[in-house]
Amino acid sequence: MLPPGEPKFRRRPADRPAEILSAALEVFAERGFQAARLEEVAKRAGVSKGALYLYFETKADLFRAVVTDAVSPNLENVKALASSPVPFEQAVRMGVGMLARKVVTDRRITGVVKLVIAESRNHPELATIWHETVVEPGITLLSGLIAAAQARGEIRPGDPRLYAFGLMGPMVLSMVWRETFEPIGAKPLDVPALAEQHLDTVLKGMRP
Amino acid sequence: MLPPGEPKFRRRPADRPAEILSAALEVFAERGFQAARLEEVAKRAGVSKGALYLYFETKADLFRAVVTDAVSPNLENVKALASSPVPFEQAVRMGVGMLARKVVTDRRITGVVKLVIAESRNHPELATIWHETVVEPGITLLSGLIAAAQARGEIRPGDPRLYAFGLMGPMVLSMVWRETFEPIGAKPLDVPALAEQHLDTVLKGMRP
DNA sequence: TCTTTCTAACTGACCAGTCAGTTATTACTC
DNA sequence: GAGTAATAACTGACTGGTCAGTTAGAAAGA
Repeated sequence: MLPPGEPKFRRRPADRPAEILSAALEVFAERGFQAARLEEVAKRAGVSKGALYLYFETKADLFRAVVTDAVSPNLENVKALASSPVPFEQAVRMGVGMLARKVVTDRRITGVVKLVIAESRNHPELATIWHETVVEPGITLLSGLIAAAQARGEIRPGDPRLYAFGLMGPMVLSMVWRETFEPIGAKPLDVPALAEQHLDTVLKGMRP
Repeated sequence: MLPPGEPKFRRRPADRPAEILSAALEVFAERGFQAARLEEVAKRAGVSKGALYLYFETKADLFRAVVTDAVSPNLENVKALASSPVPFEQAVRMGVGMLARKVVTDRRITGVVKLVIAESRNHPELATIWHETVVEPGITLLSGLIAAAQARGEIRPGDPRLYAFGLMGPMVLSMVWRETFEPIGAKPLDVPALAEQHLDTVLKGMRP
């Protein structure tokens, strides 16, 4: 009955949490928190449902781990950008360009962002984590750069924070587009091209 | 036991569907489709759970009705804008301004938009409806105006569709901000101010 | 051997959907 | 216009399926 060459299951406690998190991210991103089935997560991770409970206490606990785990790479990006001493326009182009090429096109990230939006009422602590670690530092960094450039006379007057929202908006729209409308057959969106054209337009519009 | 002055229930079949849809919109927007409880919808609509089934066949049917019902006012806005023969810049300012003042600040609409994003995998037909009736017509209208203005030499070369995304992006970001981050105590966003500054910047940047 | 990791069958709470019975409203009668 | 039958609107207790979380014991390793 059982092919004896293939072990019925492998014991790899060191790899399990990451494998489970990866499978859980897929299922949560596809279904949302409530509709996601732990049996499905276990299947994709190659374990039984019971094994999940060796590593995570509850479904909500696993969900929190998935979302908080996905914060860190973005946090790295913000930090890296903050510590690179380049002129204003170059820094903004680097930041938005990175968003377009690395973040918006990465389903694992857009999926989590969608989850944070969708479940912000049921799991506000996750929205708080993303806000405090990624969103607010990112906006603060960007609007700081803008304010400094304004002080040097390189940019027109105007609320730096609103300028930051104006720059980032189309990247958020791109995430929504890829998650919501491309799967149902909408015209695909060329995100790097959008980023480039938008940067050209807005940076020109921001000049005195 | 029962205060005889207050009738145990009122019969108002004509008003019921609208009352149920209104209550359902609230609950679905707060909890999402799966986590929403029909008992809670019934309670807020002032009826029993059984009464819901006199007007809607299933929970999914009620959900579809909520989301499709919320399309129509937006559809009206797009149509009204399409048929007003005003010059390019004025039309764009009217459109984005209307979004900022009427759409982004209306919880009933931002709530439904959030639902469409969140449930697009489980209920793709709703994403399709919104895409076909509101999103694609809106983008087509806007990029058509831009292309015409380019033909008259009023606007620099560039993909009109990407210009449209660049204009609308911050309004989508605003919806996300209000739905996701303001409830957890993030700095409130002055959406009309954002719309105005962004329009000033982008329209300036789009000029030849 | 004993411990750790894992499975598979199980349990119990929850909730969408049902339905037998109740109440309000309308229609009809005298 | 008072009484009464017929109908439409509504209630709330109930049911059956689903699924998060549990557990007894098997498999792997030391």
